[in-house]
Amino acid sequence: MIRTHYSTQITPEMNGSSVTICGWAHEIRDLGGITFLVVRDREGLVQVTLFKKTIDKNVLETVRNISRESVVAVTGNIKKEAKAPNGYELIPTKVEVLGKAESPLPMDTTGKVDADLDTRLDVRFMDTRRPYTQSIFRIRHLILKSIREYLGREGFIEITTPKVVATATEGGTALFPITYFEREAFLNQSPQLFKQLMMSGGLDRVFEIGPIFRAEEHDTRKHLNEATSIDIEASFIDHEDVMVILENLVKYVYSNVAENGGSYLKTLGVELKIPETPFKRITYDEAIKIACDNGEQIEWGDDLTTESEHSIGKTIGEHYFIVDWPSKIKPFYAMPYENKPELCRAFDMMHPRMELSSGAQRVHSYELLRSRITEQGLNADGFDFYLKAFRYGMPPHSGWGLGAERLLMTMLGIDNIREVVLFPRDRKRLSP
RNA sequence: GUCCGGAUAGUGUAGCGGCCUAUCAUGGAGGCCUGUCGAGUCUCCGACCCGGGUUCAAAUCCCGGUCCGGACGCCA
Repeated sequence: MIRTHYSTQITPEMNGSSVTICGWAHEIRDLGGITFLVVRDREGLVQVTLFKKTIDKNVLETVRNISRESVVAVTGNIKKEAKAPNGYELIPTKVEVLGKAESPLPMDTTGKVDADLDTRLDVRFMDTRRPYTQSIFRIRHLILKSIREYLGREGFIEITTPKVVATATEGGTALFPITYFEREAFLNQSPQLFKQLMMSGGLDRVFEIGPIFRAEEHDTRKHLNEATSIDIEASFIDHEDVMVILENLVKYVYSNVAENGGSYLKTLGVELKIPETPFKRITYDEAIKIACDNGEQIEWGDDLTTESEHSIGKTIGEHYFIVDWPSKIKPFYAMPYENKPELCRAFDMMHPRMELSSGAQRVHSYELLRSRITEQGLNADGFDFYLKAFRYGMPPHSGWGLGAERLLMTMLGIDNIREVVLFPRDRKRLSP
């Protein structure tokens, strides 16, 4: 290993000891008699100081020829120095250029000149060198890590389901067709059917964090053609129970980020407000009424328009659930109420800005499921692999899917979903 | 897909018929400078998206294309 210390592992008290730091040449400031090389690694910055009078000529020459953003390894001695940032500087004995950077750079990494998101996405490898961008992905990591912790503690087993599937079964959203040897196949739009199979499969509580693909030609700041879905499915519990799991999960994730991501939040200028549980529940009827009262053009039976979603969100002002949806605008596997089958045991979990999650208690009766599929205009034959599991002992079960990118962007107050994906896939962007 | 706005050095911008040999910042090259920390300072370098049109004259106006941003639509 070349590195002995990250920048943040060095303290002024280490005065006199020798270390090797590795990173990118953030800036070189040559003042004539004294030259400063600022090296940036994942954690922070280190000032390397060269005095013309005492430094080895070759070392000075090397440093003066380093281009910005080149990768360097610097070995030297820590010197406690009040005039230096962080109270210390590194007096080099050896400076190596491990990866030279060409010039000019495709974007500024120092924060002096902002680049457009489009420019940044074209050179994401350089954009992620910036503390701002890196903080987003460090928080994304914290979120996913805390979700695994939380669900693990709640008895959920992490599973992985196929992303290449045989048929465009669920209807609705468009799928990406692909070639699978001599057959046509599709990229999976959701792990829905597979996680349900595992309820019949006896795993009782499962979750998956994985990619989903949707071939919709949407062009908005909250849609992606490849997104990350956080999905759970659990047996012997109803939609109310999984709503409690969901709101507690969101609260846990926020608390966890607040606790462990303070420096990243600060870099992003975010003051995190931890949502209070339980989240407010409003029925679909109430949601429509709020939208209408706010002057929106929407009728009972419609899915929420973008404007209604914003309008209701503004009225509520915090995370909330919309429950008791019309059965006909929810998928076939949502369980209708026994005494009022036009409504179903489905819910959406909303942030004031957008929908974050939707879920339901599922239909677990084979006959009902089959007729629901047909009612929604789908061909039940394509669902054989799925329906079969309902014929040999399927427990009652419920679950939800939560959009990871939406959770992250609403948490951080980021406007464009592309900002929170390393390499976003949208209508126009397929590379990098 | 519809509507609106936009595209100027590597990056981010000003200019919106002649004053453009195109502004400013950042950057790059080369000087000066022993405490910089968005260093300072001097000199130089580097751009009007593509195609067509209008005009004596186009970065600027018009048409088409491509791409970008926003709103909406689409989105089990």
